[in-house]
Amino acid sequence: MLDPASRVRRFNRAVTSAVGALDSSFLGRGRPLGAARVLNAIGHGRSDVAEIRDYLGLDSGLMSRLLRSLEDEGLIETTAREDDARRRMATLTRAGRREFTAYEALSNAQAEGLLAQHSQREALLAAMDLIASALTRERVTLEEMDPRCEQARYCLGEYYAELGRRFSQGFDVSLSRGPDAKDMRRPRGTFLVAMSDTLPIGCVGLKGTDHGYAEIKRLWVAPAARGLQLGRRLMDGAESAARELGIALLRLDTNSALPEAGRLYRSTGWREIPRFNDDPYPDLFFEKRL
Amino acid sequence: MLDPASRVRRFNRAVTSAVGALDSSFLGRGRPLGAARVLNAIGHGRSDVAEIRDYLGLDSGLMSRLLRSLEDEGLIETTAREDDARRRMATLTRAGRREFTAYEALSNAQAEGLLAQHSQREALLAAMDLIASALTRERVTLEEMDPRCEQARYCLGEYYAELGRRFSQGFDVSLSRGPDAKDMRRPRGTFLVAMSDTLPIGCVGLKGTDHGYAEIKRLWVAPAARGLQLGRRLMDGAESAARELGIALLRLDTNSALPEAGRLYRSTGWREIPRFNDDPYPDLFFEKRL
DNA sequence: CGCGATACCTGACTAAAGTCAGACATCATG
DNA sequence: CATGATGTCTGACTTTAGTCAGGTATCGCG
Repeated sequence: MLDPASRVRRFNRAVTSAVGALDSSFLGRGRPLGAARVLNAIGHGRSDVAEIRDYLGLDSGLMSRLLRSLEDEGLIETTAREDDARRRMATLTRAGRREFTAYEALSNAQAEGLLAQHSQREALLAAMDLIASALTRERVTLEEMDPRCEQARYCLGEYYAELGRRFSQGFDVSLSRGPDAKDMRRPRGTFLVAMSDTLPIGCVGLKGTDHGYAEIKRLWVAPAARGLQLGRRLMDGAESAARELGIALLRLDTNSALPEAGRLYRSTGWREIPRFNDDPYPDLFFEKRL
Repeated sequence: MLDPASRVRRFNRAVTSAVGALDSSFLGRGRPLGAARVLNAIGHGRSDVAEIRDYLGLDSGLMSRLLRSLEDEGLIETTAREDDARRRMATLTRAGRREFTAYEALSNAQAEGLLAQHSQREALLAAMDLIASALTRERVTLEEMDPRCEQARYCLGEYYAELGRRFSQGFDVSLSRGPDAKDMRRPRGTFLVAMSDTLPIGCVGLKGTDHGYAEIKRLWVAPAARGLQLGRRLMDGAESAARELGIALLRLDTNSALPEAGRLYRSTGWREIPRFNDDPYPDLFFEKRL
């Protein structure tokens, strides 16, 4: 009654019926699921027809018919793209936006309803994050972003909060050598965010310096995404970027209160070196030649 | 990017495609999904046709046709029930059992494959248990069982393990007043197990005594099922059983290291009383008149 | 400009799932 | 034993999703 496979299968059964309930709530608006999915994809900002078709995995004939039916309902308009008149763009009309909003409300109500049943909301949400990250693992993308953008700032906030919990003396950003945002932008460096669907679940910064090396900073992986080798992927991404930028030597500092980080560095060709800065927080220093 | 509804919806999206993959793996055996689901329901021990129809939510016409197609394939046999010839029973033939086994293998392989991706198996499984319990909350049933049966023993084992973790001095069953199994069977008492799908997720014992009262023993709720008010449901069930058995006074002992239990008792009409036994573990004693 | 490639559309088709009304045998009850 | 209720079956039908083979307009390139 306890073997892992049957636990997974119990989860599958539970979730199948819950997801089925969501689907059928979408049917309540008198439109088949296929059309509703296309409408929602457009509402969520996808406008290129080929992109939607690809995202939803639809045949081009079927896609065309679904677009036609939405058009007949007066919910969308399609126009040829200016730069290539073969391709088409779909946009919501006023009525389409109303309908999309109604679907959003349904979806949110369904989500809230699911949460309302449970008194330990946060535990349930954390479990969902964990599972979503595990299931979408192969669809996690690394994206170069400005270190000041919303997603990057979210990651950094979580990172600092985690250091605060893990360091016995806490963590105060202002005491640490905060890397300047422009040092983590091309061409001096870069900043990578790991995105799972629309949620940032990890980040790493490559910070250019004037000392003949670049530094790896702010490596963070969301608790829900640990165990997926994401730290390794982020480090690989940062190293590739460094090579592209013609950087030959990398350094980083870390703390022995973060043993999993130390293990990662040691197992991927980093070599411990003496202290190379006077930041009060780190007590371990590494270097890697590319 | 962090509001609860969008976290739930991200989970939904992630899980929809994973569940879709399971479904399509079932299509690999050249049979439509509907027929495969019926075959699997029969394989899992459901034989009454009306029960299967109800479980799978099928129309009786459709159900009949699916049974016919499985029969034509030589996978099942249907017979009229002896006690009511209108109702029909379906059983697997030898070929049907082979086919069912193949589906089971597919299902297990799919489950294992999902787990294999993740290095923190136990965390992933715990998250799945939590979600499955939350989603199937309204389908949790309380069942009277023999305290010696497999499900009951599993619950008790988990219960003792938890006490061992929660009590600073640990917990040794042999030092505690182990209630005799026959005191927790009708007509002296009873033993209730909360079942979610096929997994036991909680229990409570009603133990008859010769002192003019009965005792509540072994109240346990699986960690994955906490926050669902299951403790309250179990206690309600035990009290109803006590009333049926003509028991007018209930007592229980507990420990202040289990504060959630104490809160539950106080909020449901239990009154603290002086120590009424010499068990070394409890330090709190309650009574409730029915 | 001509030509193959590309993006989308249309028509014809199929499979699966499901609905509904009525037929038929059996059951419980007065 | 007549009667209405129940469980199953059958035939006729619909909806949805999806496939496939052309058809048409447009694009990039020699």
